[in-house]
Amino acid sequence: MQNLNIKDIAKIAGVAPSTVSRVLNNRPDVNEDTREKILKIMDEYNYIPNNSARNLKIIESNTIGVLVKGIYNPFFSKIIQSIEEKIREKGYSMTLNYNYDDSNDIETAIELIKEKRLKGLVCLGGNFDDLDIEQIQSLSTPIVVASSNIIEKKNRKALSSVTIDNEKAAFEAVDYLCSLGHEKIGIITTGESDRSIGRLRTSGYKKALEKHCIEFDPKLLEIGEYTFDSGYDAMNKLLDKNLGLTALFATSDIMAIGAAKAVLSKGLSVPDDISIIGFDDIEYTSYFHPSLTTIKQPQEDIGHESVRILFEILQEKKKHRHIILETELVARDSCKAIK
Amino acid sequence: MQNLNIKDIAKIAGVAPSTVSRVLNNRPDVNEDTREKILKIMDEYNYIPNNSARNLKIIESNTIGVLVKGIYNPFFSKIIQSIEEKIREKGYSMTLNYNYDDSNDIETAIELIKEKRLKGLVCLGGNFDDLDIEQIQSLSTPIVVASSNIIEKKNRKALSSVTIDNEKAAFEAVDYLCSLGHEKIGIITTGESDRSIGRLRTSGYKKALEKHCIEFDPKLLEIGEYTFDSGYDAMNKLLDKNLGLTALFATSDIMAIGAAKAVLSKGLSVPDDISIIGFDDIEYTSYFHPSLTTIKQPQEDIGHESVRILFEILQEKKKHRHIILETELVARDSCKAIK
DNA sequence: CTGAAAGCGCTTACAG
DNA sequence: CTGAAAGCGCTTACAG
Repeated sequence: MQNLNIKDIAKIAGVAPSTVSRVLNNRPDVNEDTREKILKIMDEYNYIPNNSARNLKIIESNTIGVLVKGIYNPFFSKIIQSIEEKIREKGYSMTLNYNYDDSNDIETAIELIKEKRLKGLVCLGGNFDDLDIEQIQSLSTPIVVASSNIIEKKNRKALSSVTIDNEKAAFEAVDYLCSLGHEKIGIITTGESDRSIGRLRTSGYKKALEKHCIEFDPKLLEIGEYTFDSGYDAMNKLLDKNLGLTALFATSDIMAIGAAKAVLSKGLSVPDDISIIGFDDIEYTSYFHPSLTTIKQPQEDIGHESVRILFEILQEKKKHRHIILETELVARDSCKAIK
Repeated sequence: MQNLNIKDIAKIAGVAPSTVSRVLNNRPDVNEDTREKILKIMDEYNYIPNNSARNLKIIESNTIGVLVKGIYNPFFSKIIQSIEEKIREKGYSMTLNYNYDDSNDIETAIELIKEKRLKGLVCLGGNFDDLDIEQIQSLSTPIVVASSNIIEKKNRKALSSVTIDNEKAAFEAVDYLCSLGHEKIGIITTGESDRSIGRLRTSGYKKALEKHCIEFDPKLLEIGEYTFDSGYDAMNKLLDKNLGLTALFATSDIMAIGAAKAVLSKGLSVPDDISIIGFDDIEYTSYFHPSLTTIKQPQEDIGHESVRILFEILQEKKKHRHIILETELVARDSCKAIK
């Protein structure tokens, strides 16, 4: 009863292992009676094939991998759904893997490709700037990176990417706040560890201020991380400085919600006292009260486009591409014109 | 350059594959010079070992698997963290896998155990009532199920579980509402697909009403699923019935937030017009405004206890156990006494 | 400290 | 439609 393998099943059924393998893989060239008999035995003995053995032997699979950076990120969840949708539509199957924060993304990616003989891989987030181009190319398995920038020029021909223009989107957010008459605009952004995204969004903030002839005041900037309470704490710090803040740009919705809660908890109003704009458009923003104004990243498109590019490379032998999707300012109830 | 394997590396280094394997596995019995040379070659050629081959050959690993039901559930995220913490503390490593909603949980669990030669597995959610005890036992890899009930008596000796008393916890939530003077108490609960949890929580609701001599009115019950908008929609339906509702029990925080948003969107107040109590105590609830009163599931304890039991079985050869953890009503700002 | 050999559980041409 | 044989890329006793 213990850990039967394909040989055991074959013996019990009185056939060769190869025949068992054929029914396992739904091959058409098996006699129906034989198939039924083997199926029945498998069921009766609770036979479960060993995937490692299968992966080892297989030349290529029909599966596309998805490698997600960070164990818990509501922003990625809708992207994953749209990726899965598209992969199924193409008749492939998907395998979802998570990647710890401290792991080397490109190495994990290659490991996964080799282990599961993937046809292609889409990575959500992660750092793909430090890589060996030849290694990637010799793999001949296309990788597309969604929602992370590939900065290194030379790497851009070895990978594809689907991103947004972070600086421009942040610019729009802050420009919107300025156009509403705000001048004392705080920012909660992510710090050092965030290699590019936080920096780009902060830069967009500064450029928008510049456009409106508002001088950047470092006291209005607080560093947070991707959590509610870092947004909450940062907002309290900002408020305690008594700088006459009337608006806030948070570089992620999660932090924006924490910040909004800090404002509301002090008995102040959003947006009457402080206007807040977030970034991402995760589902929670529309259920928060007041509903948060934010920069919508086209989560569904990011997923769909990533898969589309992957299949272009796979099936039409196209080259790696880098596309930038449009964001959109979604005006809800957390921002208000002043004066 | 393409897909080097251990033999290639061995050839390049002028050693036997077994020696390469030894350095790969950090075995002490390798000459330092040899080790360095091989390491350098691996690095230079970007050698990445194939895990399938490794898993196939290995007798047993030092890794504990975690199998999570459903791709995105904020309730599980803190549990996962606490599981990981505990596993690391024990000196084991963890592998995290997600399971689609429509998959057979026990089958996926066994597949995973076999494929990765796991030492143990903890499952978060899922249905483990329909299983072959002998199969599980012959596996001799302990499985502990967290946050799902094992109902079938006979299965309870083949698996461990860590749960809460759903009926009692729901009873307390509604009893609290009653003690605040509420009589017209709506409920948004999960439907058919939810095999046990929704039913138990609904039953707790009914028992609390009974205790307070309030007759159960089916018009006050709406079915939702585990999403914001189903909570939102269900609350609107309830409100539109004009039943004089003064309070609501939602069987998950996600639905409670959706419901609260529906109330607030109508210009009504939580808790002045409608009191709301949720279930789970996910992080969102304290950042919603007003902060939501809810039933706290001890997420950290669920994780820690699951791993503790697993290691008791693994290292002390103890038997499978079923423990029920205490929940706690966390009174925040969404409930109010009336009259 | 190192190598040769067997084998983990499958799949895949090949032959019949 | 079915079987015998080779081999995927590793690890692990065993021998030296």
